[in-house]
Amino acid sequence: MMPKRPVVARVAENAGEVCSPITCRDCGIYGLCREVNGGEADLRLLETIVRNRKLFKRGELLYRVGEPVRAIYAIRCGSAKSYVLTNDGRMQVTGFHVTGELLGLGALASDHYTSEARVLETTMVCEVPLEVLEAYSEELPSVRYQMLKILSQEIIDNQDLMLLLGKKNADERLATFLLSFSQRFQKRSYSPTLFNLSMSRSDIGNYLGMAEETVCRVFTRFQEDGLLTTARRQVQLLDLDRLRLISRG
Amino acid sequence: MMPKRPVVARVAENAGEVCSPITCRDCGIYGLCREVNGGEADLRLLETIVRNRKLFKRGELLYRVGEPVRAIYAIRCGSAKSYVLTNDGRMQVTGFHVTGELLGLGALASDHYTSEARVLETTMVCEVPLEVLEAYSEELPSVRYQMLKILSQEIIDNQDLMLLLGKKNADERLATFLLSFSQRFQKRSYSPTLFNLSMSRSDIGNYLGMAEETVCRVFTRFQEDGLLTTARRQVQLLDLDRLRLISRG
DNA sequence: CGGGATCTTGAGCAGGTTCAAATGCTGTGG
DNA sequence: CCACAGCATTTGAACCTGCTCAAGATCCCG
Repeated sequence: MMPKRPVVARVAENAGEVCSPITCRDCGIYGLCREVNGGEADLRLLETIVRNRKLFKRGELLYRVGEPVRAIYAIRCGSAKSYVLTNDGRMQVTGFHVTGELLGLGALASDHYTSEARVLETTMVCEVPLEVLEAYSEELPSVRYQMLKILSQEIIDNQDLMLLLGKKNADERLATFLLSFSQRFQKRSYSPTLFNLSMSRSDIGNYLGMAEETVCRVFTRFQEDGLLTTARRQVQLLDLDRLRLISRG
Repeated sequence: MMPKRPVVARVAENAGEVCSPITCRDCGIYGLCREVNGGEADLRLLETIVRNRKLFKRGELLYRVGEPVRAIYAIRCGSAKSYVLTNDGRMQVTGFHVTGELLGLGALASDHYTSEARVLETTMVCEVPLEVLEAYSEELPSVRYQMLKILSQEIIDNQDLMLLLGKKNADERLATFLLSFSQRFQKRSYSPTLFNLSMSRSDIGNYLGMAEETVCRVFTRFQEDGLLTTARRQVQLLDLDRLRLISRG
């Protein structure tokens, strides 16, 4: 057994307890509003959107299966999971969403949600009503293009997850998972090696298609091998290269 | 052991050896061209598309990873599989596509393909160049809407597959797989209970995240239980209700 | 400070994989 | 038209990864 590690010290809060007022720069909506050629965002759209904020408490639903699709959501700060259900109640988590990411776009062209989204902690979201989005997309080709782009990206992400679920073993799965968060935090200018996972081991296991206990065991083994340290949901990655090697693309 | 069953007699060829000339009605492109309110298809678009036909022989690639995205494809007759790859060469089949279905739309907004598509038998496809699609989508809101709809549907299908890969056991997987084909053939007016699977056991196993041998064993067991009969790639479903029960949504 | 939730660890089990080999199609060339 | 090569499918048997069940440790929140 390894000796107990000291609890990781104060951490740059990647989720942030307080939402900064209107810096929408790091919000997924910004990308949606941006001109294709890297120009400025459409400010009217940004304004409309930023006004429409809502606060959700841990465990609350953004939307549920069967509900009519009324809006898409951008996470200003906090996090959420989305998932689908079998008709006998089993759940498959299909994605986690952190500060700055969009969700609900997959259902865009459906009348009713086929998946659900639930907030993992106290979370501030911008809600963009479908009418608003449609109006702007009608008017602005760049918004249309961004929407396609985002849907396309969601399909690519899903393909990666299918590859993971169908072909990877437990070690590869967890390594892939950790590196994905590392990259996403880095993209938003948070630390790529020291972060807070807001979801439970059980949610991680569900997402990765393995039992909660297996997630724990792999975490422990990774820790013994010097790949990372954990303290509850706090993770510090120590050897990104070796993790990449393990994850096998 | 069960006694050997007589080979399933002549079967309504669901793939069809000969492509009928220009009945584009049952082609995925038709849906793309159709007005939202159930009106008529845009005939200019249909014409443009139908002219652009290509024949592929078993095993040939429609597109490969890394290649620039130039077109989307509609299968006029035949079938294809699409799949993604790990960087160490493992493959995950992400979908099968039969007569009348579209493929390549997931990559729409990417510069380069992140997946590959390979034809499973001699297959006739209509190739729709991106410029054409873009031009029409620019002009016709209904085409835009249909494109979103199709992408959306792909995301929903992928979610179903993730649920299957993450949470279902071997029996549930194969039952789900068979029912999916049953429905898709029915939608195209082929028999929902007697059809030809154009892919190998190995491809099925890959798609469902299980070994080729396990696919065989489950087929055998289903046959012993009177759920279906098989003769090579010919399948006859005998008890749809029980299959549905097994598949567990 | 107490109780419920979450996380961790252990032990035994099982579904599905792997390896190996037999059987049976299919289509190709003589 | 037949034989043969090569591939796909099927079946058997041993094995192994990850699961289940159970219990203890730790944390967090009121």
